Amino acid sequence: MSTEYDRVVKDTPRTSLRERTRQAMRAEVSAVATRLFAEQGCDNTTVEQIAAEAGLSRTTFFRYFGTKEDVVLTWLEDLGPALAAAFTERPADEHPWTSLRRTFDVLTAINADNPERSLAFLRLVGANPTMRARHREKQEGWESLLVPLVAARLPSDLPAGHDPAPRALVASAVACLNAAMQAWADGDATVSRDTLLDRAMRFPFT
Amino acid sequence: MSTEYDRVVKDTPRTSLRERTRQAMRAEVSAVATRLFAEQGCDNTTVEQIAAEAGLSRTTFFRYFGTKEDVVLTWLEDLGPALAAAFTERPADEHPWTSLRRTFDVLTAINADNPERSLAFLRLVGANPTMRARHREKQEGWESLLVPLVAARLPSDLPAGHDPAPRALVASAVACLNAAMQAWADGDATVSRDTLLDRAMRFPFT
DNA sequence: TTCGAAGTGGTACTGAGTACCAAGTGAGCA
DNA sequence: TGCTCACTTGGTACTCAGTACCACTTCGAA
Repeated sequence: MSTEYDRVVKDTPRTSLRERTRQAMRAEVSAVATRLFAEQGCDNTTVEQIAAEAGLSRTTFFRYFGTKEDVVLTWLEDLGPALAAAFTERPADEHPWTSLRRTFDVLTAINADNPERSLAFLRLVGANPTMRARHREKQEGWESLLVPLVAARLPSDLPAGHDPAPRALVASAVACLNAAMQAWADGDATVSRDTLLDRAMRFPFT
Repeated sequence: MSTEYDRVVKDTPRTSLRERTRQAMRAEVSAVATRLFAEQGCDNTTVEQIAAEAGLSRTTFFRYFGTKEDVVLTWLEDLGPALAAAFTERPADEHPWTSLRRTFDVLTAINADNPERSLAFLRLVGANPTMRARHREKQEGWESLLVPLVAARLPSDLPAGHDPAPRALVASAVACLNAAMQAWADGDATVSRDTLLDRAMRFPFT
């Protein structure tokens, strides 16, 4: 008789193994697709082609990635929780805007670790409207995680969830982040990511 | 011999007539589609169905609207130039953030004129990720018109177009606008659109 | 009346994404 | 070694958005 206990005990190690191979597969397919997108454009690349080059079937491709764009966007997929964690570690009496600025250090650190990949990412997202739209959807997910944390720090006389201020604050911060990243990708690297982000987020206080 | 002069003189009145019928057709199809979307959801409504109910063919539908979502988003399609015009009319020594807040009065006025339609619009955009993505694309168009105007008012020591601040400012303002509109659509109308927008855009100065 | 430009509908196509089914694979067990 | 079962994979077929092309109609101008 199979019990919940059995399932957990026996499956946990196996699932973990499978998960590792799954992640490896995702990484490889993602690399192939990113190269193809950069070479010939997202719109001129079909899922069929990606699957063929990566050595799997179209069907299996869609088991790994929900959409064609996800194959690139998977990179920053689980950034939301990381950002939320970084935010909660900021001092409670710090201005939320400053905390958000420091929270984004997580992202700039990732970018600094893989400058070439992050540049390729930004160029792809910047060049393709569909890609940018999907990226914005992911970012809305980040925002939803941050909004309640900001709301807890922002006093309001409106009932919880009815004050637009927390969402406005978070969404604005992300908008500044995007403006800075775009400027960095478009620029000639004479100005650092951090400086650009500082400039983008400085405006409310000037 | 047909000259450029002939073409302009002769075509202008006819184009204007055609344009009027075209606008009427667009309005009617848009109304039908909006009703269907509200009744059964965007994803459960096919272009075929919209075309059938509106009395035109699928082919012609796509001659009027580039995408299925455009049939709803056409409402605010030409808002960008109106916003840009409103911004330029603000005093040059006013803080750009304040000017942007006042620029959005154009939008709240439109909403006040058609409260039921704007509410339907906001609910549709809020409920459907694809719709929201397309709407954001349109808004990026607005932003592109406003960015140079803001940049002209914002002193910068960086070469033109390389400073992320103007885009950050404009994109943040639009983000605040969206947060306020969402809060208004979600709320019980006890707080006015203008008050919500004020609260959403007040944060940088608090 | 004729001509030409523009609008319309039909057909066929590509490509993303989904549903379903059959075959392969691999670990655990007798 | 052979069996079983869960999981993965690939193939086929489908829906639907969006595009391209073609034939037909319409309507204003000469």
